[in-house]
Amino acid sequence: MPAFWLFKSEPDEFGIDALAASPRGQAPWDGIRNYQARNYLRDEVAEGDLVFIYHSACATPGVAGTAKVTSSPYPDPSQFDENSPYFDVKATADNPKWFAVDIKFTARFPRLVSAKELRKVPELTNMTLFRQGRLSVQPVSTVEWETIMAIASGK
DNA sequence: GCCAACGTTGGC
DNA sequence: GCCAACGTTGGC
Repeated sequence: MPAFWLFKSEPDEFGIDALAASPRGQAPWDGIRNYQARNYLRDEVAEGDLVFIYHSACATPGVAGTAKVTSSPYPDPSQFDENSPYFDVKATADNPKWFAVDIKFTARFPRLVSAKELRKVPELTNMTLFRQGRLSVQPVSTVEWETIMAIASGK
């Protein structure tokens, strides 16, 4: 039984379109530098899980589409790369601090489902998205997943 | 661009 | 280990 997640990104950096345009629709989800998000990514996200791609810090924040996790968690290579903005001097190969997974594009919603709209839906008022800001990897319940999928498909 | 919320850093 | 200062996120 796959678990459900919501991954936040800024569409100017790496949004649903960039994912869809990646080779085979697949790309690493890296650069996560928040401990709580890291813990989810390292300890709970698993191959086969399903993910909402959420666009933040943009004109209309909201859920843009879906992706599937196609790898187990692995040490984020950018933490070792001095030229990367995600370089972390304290991370070592023996003791990596940050993790990534690969994800594969599955769908772009016919329209972006805005956070404003979702906030009004009774089934979603307790979503982590609305209870805790600044968390770029967060769990989504089965009910929340199905509710958002139904809204995205026009029901 | 503003600014509230909140995570992180660093002096003590 | 406290907590003030600082930096970042993210909606508006």
